Amino acid sequence: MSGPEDPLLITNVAVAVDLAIFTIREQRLQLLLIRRSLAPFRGRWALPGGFVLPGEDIDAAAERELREETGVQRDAAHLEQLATYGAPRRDPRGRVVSVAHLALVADAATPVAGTDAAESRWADVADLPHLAFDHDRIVADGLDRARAKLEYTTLATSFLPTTFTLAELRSVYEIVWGAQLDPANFRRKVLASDGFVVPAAGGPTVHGRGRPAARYEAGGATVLHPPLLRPT
Amino acid sequence: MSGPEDPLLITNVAVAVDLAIFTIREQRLQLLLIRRSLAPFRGRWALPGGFVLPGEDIDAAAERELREETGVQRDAAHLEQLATYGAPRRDPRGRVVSVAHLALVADAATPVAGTDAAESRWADVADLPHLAFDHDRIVADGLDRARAKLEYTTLATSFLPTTFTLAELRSVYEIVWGAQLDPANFRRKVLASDGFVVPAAGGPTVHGRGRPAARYEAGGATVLHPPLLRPT
DNA sequence: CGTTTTATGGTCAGATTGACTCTAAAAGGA
DNA sequence: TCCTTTTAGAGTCAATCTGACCATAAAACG
Repeated sequence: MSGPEDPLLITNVAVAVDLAIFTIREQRLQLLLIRRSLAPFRGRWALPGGFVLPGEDIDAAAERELREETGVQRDAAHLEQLATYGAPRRDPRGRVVSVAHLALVADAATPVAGTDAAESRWADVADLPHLAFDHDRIVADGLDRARAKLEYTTLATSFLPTTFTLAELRSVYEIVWGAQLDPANFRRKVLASDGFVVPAAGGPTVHGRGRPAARYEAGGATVLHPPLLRPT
Repeated sequence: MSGPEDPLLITNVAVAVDLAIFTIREQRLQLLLIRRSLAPFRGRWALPGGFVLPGEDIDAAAERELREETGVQRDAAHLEQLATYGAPRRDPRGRVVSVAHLALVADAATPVAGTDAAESRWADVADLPHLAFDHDRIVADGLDRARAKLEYTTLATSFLPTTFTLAELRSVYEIVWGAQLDPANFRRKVLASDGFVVPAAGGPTVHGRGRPAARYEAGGATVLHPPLLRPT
Protein backbone atom coordinates (compact mmCIF):
# COMPACT_ATOMS: atom_id res chain seq x y z
CA MET A 1 0.00 0.00 0.00
CA SER A 2 0.99 3.61 0.09
CA GLY A 3 1.31 5.92 3.03
CA PRO A 4 -0.90 8.64 4.39
CA GLU A 5 -0.26 11.06 1.58
CA ASP A 6 -3.41 12.93 2.36
CA PRO A 7 -3.82 13.55 6.06
CA LEU A 8 -7.52 14.08 5.51
CA LEU A 9 -7.90 10.43 4.69
CA ILE A 10 -6.57 9.32 8.02
CA THR A 11 -9.36 8.36 10.31
CA ASN A 12 -8.62 8.33 13.96
CA VAL A 13 -8.55 4.57 14.12
CA ALA A 14 -7.81 2.61 17.25
CA VAL A 15 -6.26 -0.83 16.88
CA ALA A 16 -7.09 -3.49 19.41
CA VAL A 17 -6.33 -7.14 19.88
CA ASP A 18 -8.98 -9.57 21.06
CA LEU A 19 -8.19 -13.09 22.14
CA ALA A 20 -10.27 -16.21 21.78
CA ILE A 21 -8.50 -18.33 24.37
CA PHE A 22 -9.59 -21.94 24.38
CA THR A 23 -8.73 -24.64 26.83
CA ILE A 24 -10.07 -28.03 27.82
CA ARG A 25 -11.28 -28.30 31.38
CA GLU A 26 -13.43 -30.96 32.92
CA GLN A 27 -13.68 -32.76 29.60
CA ARG A 28 -15.21 -29.74 27.91
CA LEU A 29 -13.96 -27.13 25.49
CA GLN A 30 -14.02 -23.80 27.23
CA LEU A 31 -13.40 -20.17 26.37
CA LEU A 32 -12.10 -17.39 28.58
CA LEU A 33 -14.56 -14.53 28.99
CA ILE A 34 -14.30 -11.17 30.68
CA ARG A 35 -17.23 -9.23 32.03
CA ARG A 36 -17.13 -5.65 30.83
CA SER A 37 -17.10 -3.09 33.59
CA LEU A 38 -17.40 -0.08 31.28
CA ALA A 39 -19.75 1.08 28.58
CA PRO A 40 -20.52 0.09 25.94
CA PHE A 41 -21.85 -3.39 26.61
CA ARG A 42 -21.29 -2.83 30.30
CA GLY A 43 -21.98 -6.00 32.23
CA ARG A 44 -21.89 -8.07 29.07
CA TRP A 45 -19.38 -10.87 28.62
CA ALA A 46 -16.66 -10.31 26.05
CA LEU A 47 -13.37 -11.68 24.83
CA PRO A 48 -10.28 -10.51 26.66
CA GLY A 49 -8.33 -7.92 24.77
CA GLY A 50 -7.10 -4.39 24.72
CA PHE A 51 -5.52 -1.70 22.68
CA VAL A 52 -2.23 -1.99 20.94
CA LEU A 53 0.15 0.42 22.62
CA PRO A 54 2.04 3.05 20.68
CA GLY A 55 5.20 1.50 19.34
CA GLU A 56 4.03 -1.98 20.23
CA ASP A 57 3.89 -4.72 17.63
CA ILE A 58 0.50 -6.33 17.15
CA ASP A 59 1.88 -9.78 17.90
CA ALA A 60 3.51 -8.42 21.04
CA ALA A 61 0.21 -6.90 22.14
CA ALA A 62 -1.49 -10.26 21.73
CA GLU A 63 1.23 -11.99 23.72
CA ARG A 64 0.95 -9.38 26.43
CA GLU A 65 -2.79 -9.78 26.67
CA LEU A 66 -2.47 -13.54 26.83
CA ARG A 67 0.06 -13.22 29.62
CA GLU A 68 -2.03 -10.69 31.50
CA GLU A 69 -5.20 -12.72 31.30
CA THR A 70 -3.86 -16.21 31.87
CA GLY A 71 -0.30 -15.89 33.08
CA VAL A 72 0.69 -18.17 30.25
CA GLN A 73 3.97 -17.61 28.53
CA ARG A 74 4.21 -17.63 24.77
CA ASP A 75 6.04 -20.94 24.59
CA ALA A 76 3.58 -22.73 26.83
CA ALA A 77 0.66 -22.07 24.56
CA HIS A 78 -0.27 -21.69 20.95
CA LEU A 79 -1.03 -18.19 19.76
CA GLU A 80 -1.80 -17.21 16.21
CA GLN A 81 -3.51 -14.41 14.41
CA LEU A 82 -7.06 -15.28 13.49
CA ALA A 83 -8.52 -12.43 11.45
CA THR A 84 -9.13 -8.73 11.60
CA TYR A 85 -12.56 -7.27 12.21
CA GLY A 86 -13.11 -3.70 11.19
CA ALA A 87 -16.73 -2.99 10.37
CA PRO A 88 -17.28 0.74 10.80
CA ARG A 89 -19.96 0.44 13.47
CA ARG A 90 -18.66 -2.54 15.38
CA ASP A 91 -17.78 -0.27 18.31
CA PRO A 92 -20.28 2.48 19.04
CA ARG A 93 -17.59 4.81 20.40
CA GLY A 94 -15.70 5.14 17.16
CA ARG A 95 -13.66 3.29 14.64
CA VAL A 96 -11.93 0.39 16.31
CA VAL A 97 -10.21 -2.27 14.24
CA SER A 98 -9.65 -5.47 16.13
CA VAL A 99 -7.00 -7.99 15.24
CA ALA A 100 -8.42 -11.17 16.70
CA HIS A 101 -6.11 -13.96 17.81
CA LEU A 102 -6.64 -17.60 18.56
CA ALA A 103 -4.96 -19.08 21.62
CA LEU A 104 -4.91 -22.67 22.80
CA VAL A 105 -3.67 -23.24 26.32
CA ALA A 106 -3.29 -26.21 28.62
CA ASP A 107 -5.62 -26.53 31.52
CA ALA A 108 -3.12 -26.55 34.36
CA ALA A 109 -1.38 -23.39 33.28
CA THR A 110 -4.41 -21.17 33.13
CA PRO A 111 -5.72 -19.88 36.41
CA VAL A 112 -8.44 -17.31 36.05
CA ALA A 113 -6.72 -15.39 38.80
CA GLY A 114 -4.00 -12.91 38.05
CA THR A 115 -6.34 -10.95 35.85
CA ASP A 116 -6.44 -7.21 35.94
CA ALA A 117 -9.30 -6.93 38.39
CA ALA A 118 -12.14 -7.55 35.95
CA GLU A 119 -14.41 -10.50 36.52
CA SER A 120 -13.59 -13.42 34.29
CA ARG A 121 -14.55 -17.05 33.85
CA TRP A 122 -14.15 -20.10 31.67
CA ALA A 123 -17.34 -20.72 29.77
CA ASP A 124 -18.37 -23.88 27.98
CA VAL A 125 -18.19 -23.33 24.27
CA ALA A 126 -21.41 -25.31 23.94
CA ASP A 127 -23.17 -22.88 26.25
CA LEU A 128 -21.86 -19.40 25.59
CA PRO A 129 -23.78 -16.24 26.43
CA HIS A 130 -24.34 -13.63 23.75
CA LEU A 131 -21.10 -11.67 23.72
CA ALA A 132 -20.36 -7.99 23.31
CA PHE A 133 -19.39 -6.34 20.03
CA ASP A 134 -18.94 -8.83 17.20
CA HIS A 135 -17.28 -11.31 19.50
CA ASP A 136 -19.80 -14.03 18.74
CA ARG A 137 -18.50 -14.11 15.21
CA ILE A 138 -14.89 -14.05 16.33
CA VAL A 139 -15.51 -17.06 18.54
CA ALA A 140 -17.24 -18.91 15.71
CA ASP A 141 -14.34 -18.20 13.37
CA GLY A 142 -11.84 -19.25 16.01
CA LEU A 143 -13.68 -22.50 16.59
CA ASP A 144 -13.74 -23.25 12.88
CA ARG A 145 -10.03 -22.55 12.66
CA ALA A 146 -9.18 -24.69 15.66
CA ARG A 147 -11.26 -27.62 14.47
CA ALA A 148 -9.75 -27.46 11.02
CA LYS A 149 -6.19 -27.12 12.23
CA LEU A 150 -6.41 -30.23 14.38
CA GLU A 151 -6.72 -32.12 11.12
CA TYR A 152 -3.45 -31.16 9.56
CA THR A 153 -1.29 -29.82 12.38
CA THR A 154 -0.06 -31.08 15.73
CA LEU A 155 -1.91 -28.29 17.55
CA ALA A 156 -3.88 -30.66 19.73
CA THR A 157 -0.85 -31.02 21.98
CA SER A 158 -1.18 -27.34 22.91
CA PHE A 159 -4.19 -28.26 25.01
CA LEU A 160 -2.17 -30.76 27.01
CA PRO A 161 0.61 -30.58 29.60
CA THR A 162 4.16 -31.47 28.64
CA THR A 163 3.57 -35.18 28.84
CA PHE A 164 0.33 -36.94 28.11
CA THR A 165 -1.16 -40.27 27.18
CA LEU A 166 -2.58 -41.12 23.80
CA ALA A 167 -5.99 -41.37 25.41
CA GLU A 168 -5.65 -37.77 26.57
CA LEU A 169 -4.61 -36.69 23.11
CA ARG A 170 -7.54 -38.54 21.62
CA SER A 171 -9.80 -36.91 24.14
CA VAL A 172 -8.69 -33.50 22.85
CA TYR A 173 -9.76 -34.45 19.36
CA GLU A 174 -13.03 -35.90 20.53
CA ILE A 175 -13.91 -32.86 22.61
CA VAL A 176 -12.95 -30.29 19.99
CA TRP A 177 -14.60 -32.16 17.16
CA GLY A 178 -17.52 -33.46 19.16
CA ALA A 179 -17.08 -36.92 17.72
CA GLN A 180 -15.93 -40.28 18.98
CA LEU A 181 -12.73 -41.81 17.61
CA ASP A 182 -11.70 -45.42 17.67
CA PRO A 183 -8.89 -45.71 20.25
CA ALA A 184 -6.92 -48.33 18.37
CA ASN A 185 -7.13 -46.65 14.99
CA PHE A 186 -6.32 -43.26 16.51
CA ARG A 187 -3.21 -44.71 18.10
CA ARG A 188 -2.13 -46.27 14.87
CA LYS A 189 -2.46 -43.02 12.94
CA VAL A 190 -0.77 -40.86 15.56
CA LEU A 191 2.17 -43.20 15.99
CA ALA A 192 2.53 -43.46 12.22
CA SER A 193 2.70 -39.66 11.89
CA ASP A 194 6.38 -38.89 12.00
CA GLY A 195 7.24 -36.44 14.77
CA PHE A 196 3.74 -36.00 16.15
CA VAL A 197 4.53 -37.55 19.50
CA VAL A 198 7.60 -39.21 21.03
CA PRO A 199 7.71 -41.46 24.10
CA ALA A 200 8.32 -39.47 27.27
CA ALA A 201 11.03 -40.35 29.71
CA GLY A 202 8.93 -41.18 32.76
CA GLY A 203 7.06 -44.41 33.28
CA PRO A 204 3.37 -45.09 32.81
CA THR A 205 0.56 -43.24 34.51
CA VAL A 206 -1.73 -44.32 37.25
CA HIS A 207 -4.95 -43.33 35.65
CA GLY A 208 -7.18 -44.86 38.27
CA ARG A 209 -9.04 -47.36 36.17
CA GLY A 210 -7.76 -49.70 33.55
CA ARG A 211 -4.32 -50.53 32.35
CA PRO A 212 -1.85 -47.68 32.81
CA ALA A 213 -1.01 -45.81 29.63
CA ALA A 214 2.39 -44.86 28.30
CA ARG A 215 3.29 -41.19 28.41
CA TYR A 216 4.27 -39.20 25.36
CA GLU A 217 5.34 -35.68 24.64
CA ALA A 218 5.02 -33.51 21.58
CA GLY A 219 7.46 -34.33 18.81
CA GLY A 220 9.10 -31.75 16.63
CA ALA A 221 6.56 -31.87 13.84
CA THR A 222 4.09 -29.05 13.38
CA VAL A 223 2.22 -30.26 10.31
CA LEU A 224 0.76 -33.71 9.77
CA HIS A 225 1.44 -35.75 6.66
CA PRO A 226 -0.98 -37.25 6.03
CA PRO A 227 -3.69 -35.33 7.87
CA LEU A 228 -5.87 -36.82 10.55
CA LEU A 229 -9.25 -36.20 9.03
CA ARG A 230 -12.47 -35.70 10.90
CA PRO A 231 -14.92 -38.58 10.68
CA THR A 232 -17.51 -37.87 8.01
CA MET B 1 -11.86 -5.71 23.64
CA SER B 2 -12.77 -2.45 25.29
CA GLY B 3 -13.01 0.95 23.75
CA PRO B 4 -10.75 3.96 23.80
CA GLU B 5 -11.35 4.78 27.44
CA ASP B 6 -8.12 6.74 27.64
CA PRO B 7 -7.66 9.00 24.62
CA LEU B 8 -3.95 9.13 25.36
CA LEU B 9 -3.64 5.52 24.41
CA ILE B 10 -4.98 6.09 20.94
CA THR B 11 -2.20 6.29 18.46
CA ASN B 12 -2.94 7.97 15.21
CA VAL B 13 -3.06 4.72 13.31
CA ALA B 14 -3.85 4.47 9.63
CA VAL B 15 -5.43 1.27 8.37
CA ALA B 16 -4.63 0.11 4.88
CA VAL B 17 -5.44 -2.90 2.77
CA ASP B 18 -2.83 -4.53 0.58
CA LEU B 19 -3.67 -7.14 -2.03
CA ALA B 20 -1.65 -10.09 -3.18
CA ILE B 21 -3.45 -10.71 -6.47
CA PHE B 22 -2.41 -13.93 -8.16
CA THR B 23 -3.30 -15.14 -11.60
CA ILE B 24 -2.01 -17.69 -14.07
CA ARG B 25 -0.81 -16.25 -17.36
CA GLU B 26 1.31 -17.91 -19.97
CA GLN B 27 1.52 -21.07 -17.88
CA ARG B 28 3.09 -19.23 -14.99
CA LEU B 29 1.88 -18.05 -11.60
CA GLN B 30 2.00 -14.29 -11.59
CA LEU B 31 1.43 -11.48 -9.12
CA LEU B 32 0.19 -7.98 -9.76
CA LEU B 33 2.70 -5.30 -8.79
CA ILE B 34 2.48 -1.52 -8.71
CA ARG B 35 5.45 0.77 -9.00
CA ARG B 36 5.40 3.37 -6.27
CA SER B 37 5.41 6.93 -7.49
CA LEU B 38 5.75 8.48 -4.05
CA ALA B 39 8.13 8.24 -1.14
CA PRO B 40 8.87 6.11 0.74
CA PHE B 41 10.15 3.32 -1.47
CA ARG B 42 9.62 5.55 -4.46
CA GLY B 43 10.23 3.65 -7.68
CA ARG B 44 10.11 0.33 -5.87
CA TRP B 45 7.56 -2.31 -6.79
CA ALA B 46 4.86 -2.97 -4.22
CA LEU B 47 1.53 -4.70 -3.77
CA PRO B 48 -1.54 -2.77 -4.83
CA GLY B 49 -3.45 -1.32 -1.93
CA GLY B 50 -4.63 1.78 -0.23
CA PHE B 51 -6.19 3.23 2.84
CA VAL B 52 -9.48 2.21 4.26
CA LEU B 53 -11.81 5.17 3.90
CA PRO B 54 -13.66 6.61 6.87
CA GLY B 55 -16.85 4.66 7.32
CA GLU B 56 -15.72 1.97 4.90
CA ASP B 57 -15.66 -1.65 5.91
CA ILE B 58 -12.29 -3.35 5.57
CA ASP B 59 -13.71 -6.03 3.31
CA ALA B 60 -15.31 -3.35 1.17
CA ALA B 61 -12.00 -1.54 0.90
CA ALA B 62 -10.35 -4.72 -0.32
CA GLU B 63 -13.08 -5.28 -2.90
CA ARG B 64 -12.76 -1.70 -4.05
CA GLU B 65 -9.01 -1.99 -4.47
CA LEU B 66 -9.40 -5.23 -6.37
CA ARG B 67 -11.89 -3.60 -8.67
CA GLU B 68 -9.76 -0.52 -9.16
CA GLU B 69 -6.63 -2.47 -9.95
CA THR B 70 -8.02 -5.26 -12.08
CA GLY B 71 -11.57 -4.35 -12.98
CA VAL B 72 -12.61 -7.67 -11.53
CA GLN B 73 -15.90 -7.91 -9.73
CA ARG B 74 -16.15 -9.69 -6.42
CA ASP B 75 -18.02 -12.66 -7.78
CA ALA B 76 -15.59 -13.24 -10.63
CA ALA B 77 -12.66 -13.79 -8.34
CA HIS B 78 -11.73 -15.17 -4.98
CA LEU B 79 -10.92 -12.63 -2.29
CA GLU B 80 -10.15 -13.45 1.31
CA GLN B 81 -8.41 -11.85 4.21
CA LEU B 82 -4.87 -13.09 4.60
CA ALA B 83 -3.36 -11.55 7.71
CA THR B 84 -2.70 -8.22 9.33
CA TYR B 85 0.75 -6.71 9.45
CA GLY B 86 1.36 -4.04 12.02
CA ALA B 87 5.00 -3.85 13.05
CA PRO B 88 5.59 -0.35 14.42
CA ARG B 89 8.28 0.56 11.91
CA ARG B 90 6.93 -1.13 8.82
CA ASP B 91 6.09 2.27 7.31
CA PRO B 92 8.64 5.02 7.94
CA ARG B 93 5.98 7.74 7.84
CA GLY B 94 4.09 6.53 10.87
CA ARG B 95 2.01 3.75 12.23
CA VAL B 96 0.25 2.01 9.40
CA VAL B 97 -1.51 -1.28 10.00
CA SER B 98 -2.11 -3.22 6.83
CA VAL B 99 -4.80 -5.83 6.46
CA ALA B 100 -3.42 -7.98 3.67
CA HIS B 101 -5.77 -9.88 1.40
CA LEU B 102 -5.30 -12.75 -0.98
CA ALA B 103 -6.99 -12.61 -4.37
CA LEU B 104 -7.09 -15.24 -7.10
CA VAL B 105 -8.35 -14.07 -10.47
CA ALA B 106 -8.77 -15.62 -13.89
CA ASP B 107 -6.43 -14.56 -16.63
CA ALA B 108 -8.92 -13.20 -19.14
CA ALA B 109 -10.63 -10.93 -16.68
CA THR B 110 -7.58 -9.06 -15.52
CA PRO B 111 -6.26 -6.40 -17.82
CA VAL B 112 -3.52 -4.33 -16.31
CA ALA B 113 -5.23 -1.32 -17.83
CA GLY B 114 -7.88 0.56 -15.95
CA THR B 115 -5.49 1.22 -13.14
CA ASP B 116 -5.33 4.57 -11.47
CA ALA B 117 -2.47 5.91 -13.49
CA ALA B 118 0.34 4.18 -11.62
CA GLU B 119 2.58 1.81 -13.53
CA SER B 120 1.73 -1.81 -12.94
CA ARG B 121 2.65 -5.24 -14.25
CA TRP B 122 2.19 -8.93 -13.79
CA ALA B 123 5.38 -10.42 -12.39
CA ASP B 124 6.34 -14.07 -12.32
CA VAL B 125 6.17 -15.33 -8.78
CA ALA B 126 9.34 -17.28 -9.42
CA ASP B 127 11.17 -14.08 -10.32
CA LEU B 128 9.91 -11.29 -8.11
CA PRO B 129 11.86 -8.14 -7.37
CA HIS B 130 12.46 -7.10 -3.79
CA LEU B 131 9.25 -5.34 -2.82
CA ALA B 132 8.57 -2.25 -0.74
CA PHE B 133 7.64 -2.32 2.94
CA ASP B 134 7.11 -5.85 4.26
CA HIS B 135 5.42 -6.93 1.08
CA ASP B 136 7.90 -9.73 0.48
CA ARG B 137 6.58 -11.43 3.56
CA ILE B 138 2.98 -10.80 2.62
CA VAL B 139 3.58 -12.43 -0.74
CA ALA B 140 5.26 -15.42 0.87
CA ASP B 141 2.37 -15.84 3.29
CA GLY B 142 -0.13 -15.49 0.47
CA LEU B 143 1.65 -18.13 -1.57
CA ASP B 144 1.67 -20.52 1.35
CA ARG B 145 -2.02 -19.95 1.89
CA ALA B 146 -2.89 -20.41 -1.76
CA ARG B 147 -0.85 -23.60 -2.09
CA ALA B 148 -2.38 -25.05 1.04
CA LYS B 149 -5.93 -24.13 0.14
CA LEU B 150 -5.74 -25.87 -3.21
CA GLU B 151 -5.47 -29.07 -1.21
CA TYR B 152 -8.74 -28.90 0.64
CA THR B 153 -10.85 -26.37 -1.24
CA THR B 154 -12.09 -25.90 -4.77
CA LEU B 155 -10.19 -22.63 -5.06
CA ALA B 156 -8.27 -23.70 -8.13
CA THR B 157 -11.29 -22.94 -10.26
CA SER B 158 -10.91 -19.25 -9.38
CA PHE B 159 -7.90 -19.12 -11.67
CA LEU B 160 -9.96 -20.34 -14.62
CA PRO B 161 -12.74 -18.94 -16.79
CA THR B 162 -16.30 -20.13 -16.33
CA THR B 163 -15.76 -23.33 -18.25
CA PHE B 164 -12.55 -25.27 -18.46
CA THR B 165 -11.11 -28.67 -19.19
CA LEU B 166 -9.72 -31.03 -16.61
CA ALA B 167 -6.30 -30.52 -18.17
CA GLU B 168 -6.59 -26.81 -17.51
CA LEU B 169 -7.62 -27.48 -13.94
CA ARG B 170 -4.72 -29.85 -13.52
CA SER B 171 -2.42 -27.26 -14.98
CA VAL B 172 -3.48 -24.82 -12.24
CA TYR B 173 -2.45 -27.31 -9.61
CA GLU B 174 0.81 -28.09 -11.33
CA ILE B 175 1.74 -24.45 -11.75
CA VAL B 176 0.81 -23.38 -8.24
CA TRP B 177 2.42 -26.40 -6.61
CA GLY B 178 5.32 -26.64 -9.00
CA ALA B 179 4.83 -30.39 -9.33
CA GLN B 180 3.65 -32.75 -12.03
CA LEU B 181 0.44 -34.69 -11.50
CA ASP B 182 -0.65 -37.83 -13.27
CA PRO B 183 -3.47 -36.85 -15.66
CA ALA B 184 -5.50 -40.02 -15.23
CA ASN B 185 -5.26 -40.10 -11.45
CA PHE B 186 -6.01 -36.40 -11.22
CA ARG B 187 -9.13 -36.87 -13.29
CA ARG B 188 -10.24 -39.75 -11.14
CA LYS B 189 -9.89 -37.79 -7.93
CA VAL B 190 -11.53 -34.62 -9.21
CA LEU B 191 -14.51 -36.44 -10.66
CA ALA B 192 -14.87 -38.44 -7.46
CA SER B 193 -14.98 -35.25 -5.37
CA ASP B 194 -18.64 -34.45 -5.08
CA GLY B 195 -19.47 -30.98 -6.38
CA PHE B 196 -15.97 -29.98 -7.40
CA VAL B 197 -16.78 -29.77 -11.10
CA VAL B 198 -19.87 -30.48 -13.21
CA PRO B 199 -20.01 -31.03 -16.96
CA ALA B 200 -20.57 -27.78 -18.84
CA ALA B 201 -23.32 -27.37 -21.39
CA GLY B 202 -21.22 -26.65 -24.46
CA GLY B 203 -19.46 -29.31 -26.49
CA PRO B 204 -15.80 -30.23 -26.38
CA THR B 205 -12.94 -27.88 -27.10
CA VAL B 206 -10.60 -27.75 -29.99
CA HIS B 207 -7.38 -27.54 -28.12
CA GLY B 208 -5.19 -27.68 -31.20
CA ARG B 209 -3.32 -30.88 -30.55
CA GLY B 210 -4.68 -34.15 -29.36
CA ARG B 211 -8.16 -35.36 -28.65
CA PRO B 212 -10.54 -32.57 -27.66
CA ALA B 213 -11.37 -32.42 -23.97
CA ALA B 214 -14.75 -32.14 -22.32
CA ARG B 215 -15.56 -28.83 -20.69
CA TYR B 216 -16.52 -28.50 -17.06
CA GLU B 217 -17.55 -25.71 -14.76
CA ALA B 218 -17.18 -25.21 -11.04
CA GLY B 219 -19.64 -27.21 -8.96
CA GLY B 220 -21.26 -25.90 -5.85
CA ALA B 221 -18.74 -27.36 -3.42
CA THR B 222 -16.22 -25.13 -1.71
CA VAL B 223 -14.37 -27.67 0.42
CA LEU B 224 -12.96 -30.99 -0.70
CA HIS B 225 -13.67 -34.25 1.09
CA PRO B 226 -11.29 -35.89 0.91
CA PRO B 227 -8.54 -33.39 0.17
CA LEU B 228 -6.38 -33.48 -2.92
CA LEU B 229 -3.00 -33.71 -1.27
CA ARG B 230 0.25 -32.42 -2.73
CA PRO B 231 2.64 -35.12 -3.88
CA THR B 232 5.22 -35.79 -1.21
C1' DC C 1 -9.79 -63.91 43.12
C1' DG C 2 -13.08 -62.79 39.67
C1' DT C 3 -14.99 -58.62 37.39
C1' DT C 4 -14.51 -54.33 35.25
C1' DT C 5 -12.00 -51.05 32.79
C1' DT C 6 -8.76 -49.14 29.77
C1' DA C 7 -4.30 -49.70 26.94
C1' DT C 8 -2.34 -51.69 23.25
C1' DG C 9 -1.46 -55.10 19.64
C1' DG C 10 -3.57 -57.67 15.61
C1' DT C 11 -6.67 -59.00 11.88
C1' DC C 12 -9.32 -58.37 7.77
C1' DA C 13 -12.21 -56.69 4.18
C1' DG C 14 -13.01 -52.68 1.58
C1' DA C 15 -11.51 -48.20 -0.16
C1' DT C 16 -7.87 -45.37 -1.96
C1' DT C 17 -3.60 -44.37 -4.34
C1' DG C 18 0.14 -44.29 -7.58
C1' DA C 19 2.09 -46.28 -11.56
C1' DC C 20 0.85 -47.93 -15.82
C1' DT C 21 -1.48 -49.64 -20.06
C1' DC C 22 -4.79 -49.18 -23.66
C1' DT C 23 -8.01 -47.00 -26.74
C1' DA C 24 -10.26 -42.73 -28.76
C1' DA C 25 -10.15 -38.62 -31.23
C1' DA C 26 -8.26 -35.01 -33.00
C1' DA C 27 -4.14 -32.30 -35.99
C1' DG C 28 -0.39 -32.28 -39.20
C1' DG C 29 2.57 -33.91 -42.61
C1' DA C 30 4.02 -37.10 -46.40
C1' DT D 1 -5.52 -40.61 -48.04
C1' DC D 2 -2.85 -42.60 -44.54
C1' DC D 3 0.50 -42.52 -41.01
C1' DT D 4 2.44 -40.26 -37.00
C1' DT D 5 2.00 -37.46 -33.10
C1' DT D 6 -0.51 -35.79 -29.34
C1' DT D 7 -3.70 -35.49 -25.71
C1' DA D 8 -8.26 -37.25 -23.53
C1' DG D 9 -10.15 -40.55 -21.02
C1' DA D 10 -11.09 -45.55 -19.43
C1' DG D 11 -9.26 -49.34 -17.11
C1' DT D 12 -5.84 -52.50 -14.38
C1' DC D 13 -3.25 -53.89 -10.50
C1' DA D 14 -0.44 -54.06 -6.58
C1' DA D 15 0.62 -51.50 -2.45
C1' DT D 16 -1.21 -48.83 1.08
C1' DC D 17 -4.54 -47.03 4.09
C1' DT D 18 -8.88 -47.09 6.73
C1' DG D 19 -12.54 -48.43 9.61
C1' DA D 20 -14.52 -52.01 12.18
C1' DC D 21 -13.41 -55.38 14.99
C1' DC D 22 -11.24 -58.92 18.22
C1' DA D 23 -7.77 -60.35 21.65
C1' DT D 24 -4.71 -59.82 25.27
C1' DA D 25 -2.38 -57.06 29.02
C1' DA D 26 -2.41 -54.60 33.15
C1' DA D 27 -4.27 -52.21 36.36
C1' DA D 28 -8.45 -51.09 40.16
C1' DC D 29 -12.40 -52.68 42.70
C1' DG D 30 -15.26 -55.49 45.17
